[in-house]
Amino acid sequence: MDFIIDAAVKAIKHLYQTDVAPAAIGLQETRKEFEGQITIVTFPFTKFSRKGPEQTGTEIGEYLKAELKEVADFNIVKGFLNISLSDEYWIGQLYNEILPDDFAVAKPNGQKVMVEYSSPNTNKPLHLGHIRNNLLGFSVAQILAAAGYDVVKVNLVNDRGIHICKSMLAWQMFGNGETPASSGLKGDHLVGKYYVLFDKELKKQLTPILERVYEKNDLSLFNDNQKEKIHALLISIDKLKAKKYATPDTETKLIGELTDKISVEEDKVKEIAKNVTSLMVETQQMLQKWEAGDAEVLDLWKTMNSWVYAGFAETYKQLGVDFDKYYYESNTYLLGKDIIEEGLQKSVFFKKPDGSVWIDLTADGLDEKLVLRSDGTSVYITQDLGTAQLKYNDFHMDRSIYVVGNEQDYHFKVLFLILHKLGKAGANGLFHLSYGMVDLPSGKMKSREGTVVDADDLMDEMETTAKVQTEAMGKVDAFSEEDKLALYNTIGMGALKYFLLKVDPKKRLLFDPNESVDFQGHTGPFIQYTHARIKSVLSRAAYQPNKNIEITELAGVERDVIVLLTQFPTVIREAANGYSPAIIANYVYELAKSYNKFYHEKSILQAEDEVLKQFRLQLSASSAKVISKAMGLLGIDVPERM
RNA sequence: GGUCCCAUAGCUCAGCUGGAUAGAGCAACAGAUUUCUAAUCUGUAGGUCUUAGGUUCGAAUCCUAAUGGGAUCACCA
Repeated sequence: MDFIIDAAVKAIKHLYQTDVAPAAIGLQETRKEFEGQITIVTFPFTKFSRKGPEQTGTEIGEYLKAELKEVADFNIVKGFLNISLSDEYWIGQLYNEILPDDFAVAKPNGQKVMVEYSSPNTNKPLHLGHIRNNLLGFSVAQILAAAGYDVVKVNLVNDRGIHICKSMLAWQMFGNGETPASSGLKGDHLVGKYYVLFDKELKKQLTPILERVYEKNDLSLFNDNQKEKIHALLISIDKLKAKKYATPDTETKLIGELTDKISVEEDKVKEIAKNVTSLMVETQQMLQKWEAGDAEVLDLWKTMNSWVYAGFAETYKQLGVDFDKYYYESNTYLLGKDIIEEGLQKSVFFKKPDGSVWIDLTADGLDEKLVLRSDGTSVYITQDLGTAQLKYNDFHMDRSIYVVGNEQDYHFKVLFLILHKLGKAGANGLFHLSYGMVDLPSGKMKSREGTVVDADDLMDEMETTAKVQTEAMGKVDAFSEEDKLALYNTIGMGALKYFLLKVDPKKRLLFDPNESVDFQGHTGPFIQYTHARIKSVLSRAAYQPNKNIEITELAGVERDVIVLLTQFPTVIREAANGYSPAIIANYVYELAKSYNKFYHEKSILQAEDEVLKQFRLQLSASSAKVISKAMGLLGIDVPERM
């Protein structure tokens, strides 16, 4: 549409002797209720035309109509200049732009971008939240590739730490040598089972300790530091409770707030008390052994991790996501200390008397942040500084996207700020693709309370639902068993993926497991169905792509589809710039809807003549191609039949 | 308490860098198939765009504040 903008700039120069920047010409799609396809808002130009918006619009419109052969007509409604481009123009777009194989294939832009996503812990299976992460990451990578970037997909696996030791210890204590083979459980689920078991046992041990604290005021199990903290917490709790009981019942809001505060303080007591359970003490010892390279512990760790990886591989395959490179925290957790040294020399960091290293970010509106413990060991951000450097050294990417949930917004703000202050290469290309949590009707998912929606279970359920729905329609009776299974998978996953990706990433998402994801309306299967429908017509007509057809006039519904098709490259660019699969999802829905309307109003196989029939077949084939491509950017397959 | 994010139809969501009478889907109701796949299409009904100010010719959109919801503020990751 640049040619219209250029012409409009010329028009204003010619008519009003004023230079305006091309960006000042606000082109927008004409609303459905008006005639035309492109609209220019004329209000901004009345300043130098010194005429009313209607007259200004008329003058510009007349200029454009005279100068551009593509402009067939125009009309003015208030300050809006609605331009109708000629059918010849739109038909030309279909033949010259959309139909060729390189439509919407961006030229490589020479930029390399890394997308890091998934980043699982190896102590439990993936859940619904991970699904959102994986689908987002994969889709964003596809979109960036389609926009011309050289994309590297990376998975940073959190394969070490206290949480893995919990699973390991529980397995040692209660596992009796159980393996995925002996139990028939998927590896990640087996390890997750022991993680849950650990927590259960921990709770058992915790109860008597807490009783001693609260009922007998006995703090003898704790060291001095812990005693001090607990003591302070107990006082705080007592105060809050006194305040709560003194509050009249009518003040429900205040009582609620106090109750929340009390439970926060009680949780802190719990956290401290956990550390003196024999279970936690043993877990800590195990972690120390792991870090010291104890052969037996390392062996167990390797074995259990291998179970988990086998399980993850299956889940990833079912999700349809993949990675170009894996990083493991067991290899990277010691990194970053040289960066701390560098930062100290550059005076970006400072050392406290106890030896701990900090950065003061108060001038940037943040807090002081610890970057290295007083005992010289790494914290989370130390590692992340190190891995950021490692990844950059490996790939020298221009941009780096971290797909991580919004609970880590603060962490990434700090991380990026530090890398900036250190003047690190690539620091300007860092971006945290922060997405909202997936909530259940009951609230937040909590693995400890068993309210997580397991990824594997959910995908199976989706497939089953797809099966039930499809069979009820009786359309697949002629399918082979194999084709049926493939179709159920395509539809079930399509419904799930579309459901999760059509929403703006930063918004939190409500997922109701009881109300299975819809298959009608604004859904993946709706779009898949449109594709299958087109393919069916094409195969009936034995359609072959062929040369230009002599056609001069378009029906409204045909033009609408072409207009949408021409927007695809722009939509890809927008989605890439905003890192938003939702933009693609909403676009392809509009396209499918527009096609279905055309399909209903115009017969293809029974078209008035052969030329028109061929034209409509070409329009249909183009629509199918774009639908398939757009869905591919979301990681969703489209079936040939359904 | 500080900081960040979110708030649009009963429900789930669109609404791009300010522009026309705020749009879809689901749910409800009424229709369309002797014709290419009815997982479709057409129509009816449903709104104080959380509230109050401000900027502007013009605000769902930008600014400020309030309210509600969420996240975060560990020598955890």
